[in-house]
Amino acid sequence: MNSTVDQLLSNHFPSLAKFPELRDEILAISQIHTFNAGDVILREGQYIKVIPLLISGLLKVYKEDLNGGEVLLYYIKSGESCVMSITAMMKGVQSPVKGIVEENAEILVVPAEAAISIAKKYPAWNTFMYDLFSSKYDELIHMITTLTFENKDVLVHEYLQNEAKLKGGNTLKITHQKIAKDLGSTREVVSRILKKLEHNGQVKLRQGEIEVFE
Amino acid sequence: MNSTVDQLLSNHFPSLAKFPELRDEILAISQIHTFNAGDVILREGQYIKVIPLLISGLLKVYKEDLNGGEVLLYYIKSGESCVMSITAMMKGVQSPVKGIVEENAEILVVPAEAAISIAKKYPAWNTFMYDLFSSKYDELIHMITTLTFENKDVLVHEYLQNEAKLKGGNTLKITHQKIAKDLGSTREVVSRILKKLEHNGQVKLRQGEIEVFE
DNA sequence: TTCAACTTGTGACAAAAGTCACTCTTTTCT
DNA sequence: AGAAAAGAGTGACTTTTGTCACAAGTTGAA
Repeated sequence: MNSTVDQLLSNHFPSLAKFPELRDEILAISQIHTFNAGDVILREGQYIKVIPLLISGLLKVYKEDLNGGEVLLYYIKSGESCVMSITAMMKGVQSPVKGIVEENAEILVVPAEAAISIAKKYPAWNTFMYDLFSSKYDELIHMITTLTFENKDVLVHEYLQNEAKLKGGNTLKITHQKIAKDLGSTREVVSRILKKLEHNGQVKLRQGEIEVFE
Repeated sequence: MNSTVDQLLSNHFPSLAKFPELRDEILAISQIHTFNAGDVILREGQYIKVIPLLISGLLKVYKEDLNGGEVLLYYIKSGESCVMSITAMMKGVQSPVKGIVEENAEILVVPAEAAISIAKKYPAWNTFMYDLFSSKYDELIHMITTLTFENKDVLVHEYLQNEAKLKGGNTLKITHQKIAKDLGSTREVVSRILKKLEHNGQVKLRQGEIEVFE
């Protein structure tokens, strides 16, 4: 059983698993949990008790707005963890974001205190985190430039391309309403943009699904 | 001379300076440099050779757009460092952002290789970085929610409030053009928004300066 | 199969933001 | 002082985005 977890860690977190002591310590204190699509695994305002290492599946991280809206900030995919959980935990503050399971997920769950002591002992853990922080900064900054310099059609197009890449398939089962919610816009606007993208040959629309090209 | 640097480190980076070995190591390998307002201390595409610890002054970090535009991402103030430099350095990639001196600055400059070895040896260094990363994530996420859910007048108002706070004075010497450039907008739009804010009693406009209330 | 719920389309309009053209004011330099 | 440069104001117009209202297509469960 533990050898299975060992396998999973080696396969999905090689940069952590290649250090035997670090690997053993993680294995000793962590557990695999499984979650289903739709599960909210982290709420805004909640204190961080565990650090998730995502083995399989897909998570989405949102920031909520006062007026009931929310924006998709970034995804967490296999081999990643949640940067906002890490930083909120290290500071002992409440989570400023919400985490939702997008595709059924297996998560290696590391208790917060253990993660803190691991961070102090193993440089490889910190290196892993710096890498992760870096890629999420890049994503957030890219989002800011898109919001600042591009029209919504670019935002929608990039969203669809991301979804296609992360879900491993060019045909997305998704509604216009869901896209609008993830982007903090409205259904009508998204519908019209999608029509435009279809006109440009960038997507093909069908009932309840969208095929993304290129 | 070195005792002066010691003082500066203790005063502005207490969380690093309180560990004698770490403090001594930083002092041994770093140097104080001074820069003037307007100096570009980091360009996009440049490799990171040093990590800056800001003693005094103020920096602005921008992301450039293809079409000549740029957006202000965040400030670096006394007691902080540049998160994008850290992460780009750890990964050995080029800087994705530009750093400009906004107010004459004294910077304690730590060579990149030294910073890497320090990160491996001293948990306090990483703790400091995690805290810094956390606050910059918060700022970027706040910017994304503002761009997504608010009109530009909120963006402009928050910009002015930030400037006032960071520059320690409610009267800003700044042109409408400069605000527009920092926000990736245009002069006319900003001028009109400022008029509106003045109408609402949130600012007072004068030639070449803006007084920010509340 | 039939109805209800969900999803999408669309016209008409309003609000927000950007663009263009031009004026006027203030500052700075000689 | 006088001219040039920089900064700011503003009307008119376009594009983009959001809002409202309602029609129509699709799907799934009773």
